This record gives sequence, structure tokens and C-alpha cells, in this order.
Amino acid sequence: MSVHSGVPTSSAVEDYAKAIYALAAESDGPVSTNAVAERLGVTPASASAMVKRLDELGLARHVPYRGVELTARGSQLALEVLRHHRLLELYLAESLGVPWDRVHDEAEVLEHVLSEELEELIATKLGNPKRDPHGDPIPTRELEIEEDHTESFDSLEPGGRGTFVRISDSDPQMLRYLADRGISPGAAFEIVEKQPFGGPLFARFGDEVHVIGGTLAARMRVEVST
Amino acid sequence: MSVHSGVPTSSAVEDYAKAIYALAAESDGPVSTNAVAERLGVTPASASAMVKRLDELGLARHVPYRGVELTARGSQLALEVLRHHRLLELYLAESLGVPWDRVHDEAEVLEHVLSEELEELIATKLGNPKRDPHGDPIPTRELEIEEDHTESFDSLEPGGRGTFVRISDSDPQMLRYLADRGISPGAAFEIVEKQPFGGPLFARFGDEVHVIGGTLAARMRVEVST
DNA sequence: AATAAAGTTTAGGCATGCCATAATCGGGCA
DNA sequence: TGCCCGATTATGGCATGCCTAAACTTTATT
Repeated sequence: MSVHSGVPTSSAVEDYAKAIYALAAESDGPVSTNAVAERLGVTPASASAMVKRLDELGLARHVPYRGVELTARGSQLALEVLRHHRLLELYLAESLGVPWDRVHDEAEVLEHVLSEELEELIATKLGNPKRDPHGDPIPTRELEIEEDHTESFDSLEPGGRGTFVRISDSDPQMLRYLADRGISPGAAFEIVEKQPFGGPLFARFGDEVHVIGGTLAARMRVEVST
Repeated sequence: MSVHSGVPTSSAVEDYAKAIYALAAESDGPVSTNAVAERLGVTPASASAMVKRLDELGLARHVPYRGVELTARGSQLALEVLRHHRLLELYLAESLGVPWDRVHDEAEVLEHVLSEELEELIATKLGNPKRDPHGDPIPTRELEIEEDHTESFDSLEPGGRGTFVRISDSDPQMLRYLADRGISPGAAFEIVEKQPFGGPLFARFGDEVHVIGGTLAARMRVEVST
């Protein structure tokens, strides 16, 4: 049990805060209990109870039947944990050579246990990086996070150009799949063709044209060239 | 909740195993419940219950009113955690520059969470070291620990020579106190004078003669020169 | 507007894990 | 023999976190 901003927080509380934060970022407005439950793999009833607890802790405002929103403190907590997570991912990959597709799971555990002091030392050692190995932005020490100007890959039309930035939620398998095909954060592309109805998308990365399925494309975040 | 040798272990279980292991090393024969309770800062009743649990888990043999002893599996668990702890201490100090007197507390938390994979990577990175920054031996991957040939500093008589190896139980304050005076693990000494009744001990370290109180001297472990 | 469907909450339980107080027990020693 | 101390059990408490089932609210449909 750690303490953040005077609030005693367990791993579970931190995970809920993270989940609500992420969901709120994806689609603004209050977040539904069901969405939270699904994301965390628990029943809606469990999520409902936990959300109530976050409210009591002052980390969220929960209007019954209307959804949840994080308070300032709740967002801070989420960002704090997110910072831990992403610094750890980068650190594990760079300093300890943990394979890319494993850092996420390791960080998932350690993020709840990392002391502020270690966080600071790690950040310094890494040169206060702005992005983790998946391309996700890392909140600053002051818990400000770089605004995300990315769009979903599958929202582009043929002819559109840009660079691949990250996979939302850092799904290790997707990352590995792309990496195996030479597509990593930073890769430039041009959309060649797009099939309707969530069909695959044809895009040129470097010299090669890759075919990317609709589901995967929906999770890829890209920065569009003007 | 981690799993070691097929036994589900919580942090508390691991701490009890560590405590029993340490107490058994200090004075052999079975360990009394009271001693365990005192070491962990809980009531004898709590310790009694937990010790019973260790027995049920197959980690210890507990004969009521007679004390506890770790089974082979219990010792393995203790050594596993000890290995985590000491590798972490060394790693934090060397790779992250965590101050000496802080590594213990950080490691105390992380030891329960460190995955085998990370343990391995850290050990390799450190070159599979045999001792941690306090001079305590680190169990090998196979959980063998170097036998301790040290004696208590205050058991020596004037004229005795040797090298300071470690502080038992790694008390950070004692370590820092000694470090401030230029006494670190590996320092050679010669006993100059010893006052009776637990009084202070005069010893030459390098050029200087230091006066060391009885309590501190009792915690210092030294290797005697032949 | 009525009703059905979808979403949400409450009620009630269960399991884990840890610790405390108070009463009792065992065994060595006077 | 009887006492005392250490050890043990009995009992209870508290917190976390999850579940199912049932009740309820909101929204969409007819």
C-alpha cells in the first residue's frame, strides 16, 4: 500500500485510475462502469464497487448511472503510475536488455512498487526521456504529459502520409508482429489503398508495401504529415 | 502472491522464512516463536499462527512448544529471497547510485516482486557477484550460500588482527557511521585494547585508532587473520 | 407511453491474509 | 507440588477484492 497525495492506494486502486484515465483519453466525457470492467477483466458489479471507492478516496467523481471522471488527484495518480510504467519499460529494455515484448508485463508489476527516489534516479539515468520504447509519451516529473497529435492509422485515406508513432495500449504481440516486418515507431509510410468495411489497408513503408488488417490498423497511432 | 517450488507465497510468508533462516543461523537448534515475533515486530500470537501456516505449507516443521525449523523448501525460499535482496542492494548501489544506507529499505520491498528473469539479468550484469555492498554473501543461482567464517568483532582480544567483513543484519545507520569514519567492508585492523563489561574496543584501521562501542562491535563481523 | 433491452447498482457472500487480546496450556524449576 | 514464563489456541476484527443474483435506472424501440 503506497501513498500518493495523501491518499492510500493499493495496486488495484492504481490500476482502476489508470484504466479510467486511458478510457477517458480515448473518448472524452465520463467513462462508463462497464467499459472499466471490461478493460480490467472484472464484472461490472466489481467495477461499480471499486469506482465508488475511488470516489470516496477523492480520486474520482462518480455519478450513479452516469459514469466516472477522475478528479485532479485521480489524474495525478494515473499519471504518476503511467510515468513509473513507461520509465520502467524503457529502463528495463535499455539497461537490462529485457526483450521488448516482455517489458510491459514486468513494468506492470513494478510500477506499483517503485519509490519516488528510484523513479528519479532512473529518469536521470535515462536522460529524462519523453517517450518509452513503444513510442508512448512519458509524463514529466511534474506529471505533465505531451499532448497526443496522433490519429488512428485506419482513419487515413489513400495518399495519406505520415509516421507510425505507437500502438495504443502497447500490445506486445502487435508490436512484435510489426517489428518482425520492419515497422517500428518512427517509420514513415504512405497509404496505397484501403478496403472498406474494416478491411485491410495497404501502405508503403520504405520500399515495401505491407498489408495491415483492420483490427491492427485501428490500434496503430500515427502522426500525419501536412 | 508469487510461487516458489510450487508453494504460493505472500510477502509475509517470505519475511517469516527469512526471519527464521536468519535466527537459525545465529544460534542453531530450533527457533523459538517468541524470537520470530520479536524480530518481525508482531505479537507472539501472530507469529505462532504464521509459523503454523509455514508448517502447513511444508516450508517449516513446527513442534508446538519446541520451536520451528525450516524444511529444505523453506530454506530454499529464504535463500531465494535473500538472493533477491542482496542482488538488488548491489544493483541499486552500483547501477543506479542509490546511497548505501538506503539500498536496504528499497531492496526490502523489491525482493518480493523481482521475477526470476530479472534476477538473472541483474546477476549477469553484475558478473554473478558473491557479496553485496554490505559484505554479506549472495546465494548462488542454485541457492548455495558461502559459509560464513566470520566472528563477532567483540570476541577478539588485543593483538588480534583481521578484516572487517560486514554488519550483521545490515543496519544502515551503523554502516553509515562506520563509513563516515573510513571503515568499510574489507578494511584491515588490529585490536589495540579492549575494555571489559561490554565496554569499548580500541582498534587500528590503517593509521588511525578508532574507539568502537560494545554494541556496535557486537554487530560487526570480521574475518580473523591466522 | 409502454415495454424491452442495455447498462448499472445493491445485497449478500466468499476467500485471503494479517494481526490483536485474552485465556489456557506445557514444562522446567524451586 | 506448585508456580511462572513462554507458547499456544480461541476468538474476533479489519481490509482488500472478487463474485453471483437480483433489483433498479436509463435509453431505445415500438
